[in-house]
Amino acid sequence: MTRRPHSRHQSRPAFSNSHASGSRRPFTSHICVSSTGRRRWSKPSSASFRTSSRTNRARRGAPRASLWLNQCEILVPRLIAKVIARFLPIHGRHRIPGRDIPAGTGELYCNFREDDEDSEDTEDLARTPKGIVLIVLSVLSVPGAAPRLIVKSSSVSVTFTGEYSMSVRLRFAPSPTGNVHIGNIRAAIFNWLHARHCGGVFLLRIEDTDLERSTPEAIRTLMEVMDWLGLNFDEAPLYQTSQKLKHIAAAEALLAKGHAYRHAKGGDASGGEAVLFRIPWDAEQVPGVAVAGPAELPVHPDHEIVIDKTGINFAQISGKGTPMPVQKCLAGFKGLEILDTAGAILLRLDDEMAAAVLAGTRRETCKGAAKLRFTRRTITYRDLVKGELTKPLDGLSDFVIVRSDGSPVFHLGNVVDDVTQQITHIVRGDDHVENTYRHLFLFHCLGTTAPQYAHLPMIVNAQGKPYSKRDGDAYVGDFRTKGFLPQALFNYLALLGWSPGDDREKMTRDELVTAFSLDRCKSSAAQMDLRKLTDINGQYLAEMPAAEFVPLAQEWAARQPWGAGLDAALFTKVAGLMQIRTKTFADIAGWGTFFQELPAYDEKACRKAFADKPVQNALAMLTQDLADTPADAFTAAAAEAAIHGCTAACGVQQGKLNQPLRLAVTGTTIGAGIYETIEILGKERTLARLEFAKQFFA
RNA sequence: GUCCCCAUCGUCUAGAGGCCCAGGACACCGGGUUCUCAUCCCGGCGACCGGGGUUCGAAUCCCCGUGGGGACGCCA
Repeated sequence: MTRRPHSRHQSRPAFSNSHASGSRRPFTSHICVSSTGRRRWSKPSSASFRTSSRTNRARRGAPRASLWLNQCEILVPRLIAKVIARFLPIHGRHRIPGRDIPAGTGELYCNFREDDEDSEDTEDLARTPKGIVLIVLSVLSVPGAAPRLIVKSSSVSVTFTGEYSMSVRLRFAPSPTGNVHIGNIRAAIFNWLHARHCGGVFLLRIEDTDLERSTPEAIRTLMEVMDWLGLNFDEAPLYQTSQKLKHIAAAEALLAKGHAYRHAKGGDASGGEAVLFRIPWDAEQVPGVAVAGPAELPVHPDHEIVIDKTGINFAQISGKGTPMPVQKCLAGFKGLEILDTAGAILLRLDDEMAAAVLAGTRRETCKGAAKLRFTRRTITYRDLVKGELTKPLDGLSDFVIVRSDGSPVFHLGNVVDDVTQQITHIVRGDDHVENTYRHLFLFHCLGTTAPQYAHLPMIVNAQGKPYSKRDGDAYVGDFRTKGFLPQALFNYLALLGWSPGDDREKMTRDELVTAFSLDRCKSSAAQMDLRKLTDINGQYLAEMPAAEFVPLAQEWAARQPWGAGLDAALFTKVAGLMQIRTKTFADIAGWGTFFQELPAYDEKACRKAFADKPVQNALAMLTQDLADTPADAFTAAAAEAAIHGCTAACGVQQGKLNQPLRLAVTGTTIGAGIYETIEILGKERTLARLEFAKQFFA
């Protein structure tokens, strides 16, 4: 399949840092891969960054698969990794799920060759933006082992180990309490984009467990908004309340396996017991958990330390030196030794004692402790957006999964539903990062592997603060009522915290899907900018075919005070004139001047514009000329001729007359071409307005 | 308070140690095209949070500050 011998490539040194081992000459091109300097890679055009039909043909015979790079363990220089990450998505649409690949056989993948002057099929090559040519040699699929992708770049041979892109499943899981927030819908968009990019599945889950605040009305609004933005989902929405039995069953299973326990936490008034999930004592079983080493924590001696099945309770020392009690999971304190002020060991928690404590048969207390000494363990996961994130277990506590009234808590429901819906990727706001550590344990104790996580940065308001209830424009529906197009909002929101890496901004939905990748998401908060949204909206509006624009504009016009029973032909003319000037549909409110008997006049501007005597004369003469024009010949051309006549006769430059004229007939200084405006207004209204305007003559 | 995260023009961003005395877009300002307004074109203004370190070389890597944010519920 790969038709060239590769010995040539293998003889090349790794290009990264190739300059360091060689001469000291500064870079003159952006990437230099040849140690001899014979070949250099020029910046490729985007046109060459594409799969050719030839490539597809060549691939046809072999099963195709691609690597889901985000799941890979990257064993190569970062530069190459990035290059491949950028490159692979281009072929996303040709992917077939990895599970269709027969295991146990080596599979040829594709055949991107190196760019070479003497090549006979140059269209076969695939280049990265950095100008590095990749050759994917093969994918090795071996039972019981992670599949491997063998990739050869221009100068270095690399191997990736990872999973194939099994069919990717994402979900948007809002709780239907009130209006959909702009940050939420952005998360929905990113989920959708990633699902579509991977040819995967996008699901909707309605987390309606908060019965008090969830309303059918809110659910309807949610659906409307999703529909408006084109966020179509692939399976019937899952209502979380319908899953309650499953949640409870999961809690029972955890209880049975000792991963959870009942406890009347915090002196519950009703006396009922909640179910708490326990961060597992043998945390090493959980992927991502590692021993960080010995650690020490000062504690306040006045606070008695209590160790029981709910974990450990001790007091940290505040800045003022007062005790600050905290409750932490026992798993955070493996090998715990409690020391007094003199450094003598007051209590040592060995595995045997821990087992008894966790079983609930033993409870330890300790007074006068000054220091906790223990083996710190941490849990780490690789966030697709934020990179590696780590949390020490001693910062974690056991948490409630079923309330004392028997209802499941968010953490449980959310995780169980993700298992039910076979979610592979969770894309959500970064206010959930802390939850992720807990959920990782839950997934494991529920007997499944956790999905991939991607935490998106927040969107903040114009003050740089998180959106709050006071921010009127934080709701998606508001953008609709403010006259924004769904595709413009979609486009703009996609650009908030993400960019394609080049200068493109106005992108179609398809372009966004193709270009999208989670690893290009930023990890810092983004501020919403209405002006930019407005600009993008204006671009969409301007490029819209008239046949599409007019009916939409008509809907908006109909809501105006002057909007009843508008003449369709007249409206189409006005729309034709105004479309390019329209930034949002809300601007249509200003079209009233074309449909009203008399518009509102900007009196101040009028007085100023009409101050000149020659202008007044010209306007008067023009009024007369237009009055003499037959109504059936009252065209833009006629208006133009009349205006020219007056300017010549009165010695007023046309540039000096147009603005006063516009004010006289429309009442404002902004608007469409004056000739067309006069034609659209018609003889009667034009004359009436010119008469009316005379009152502003000084 | 504890833990975690983040930091480039006013705003959204590009940036993966030399393509960068930092590029694009919005906004703003000026000029041109146009009968006016708008569009369009050209130009201008405008940023690497601070301090150390590593390096021949730092926006980029490391450390310390500072600032901002998040999480610490029988909310989701």
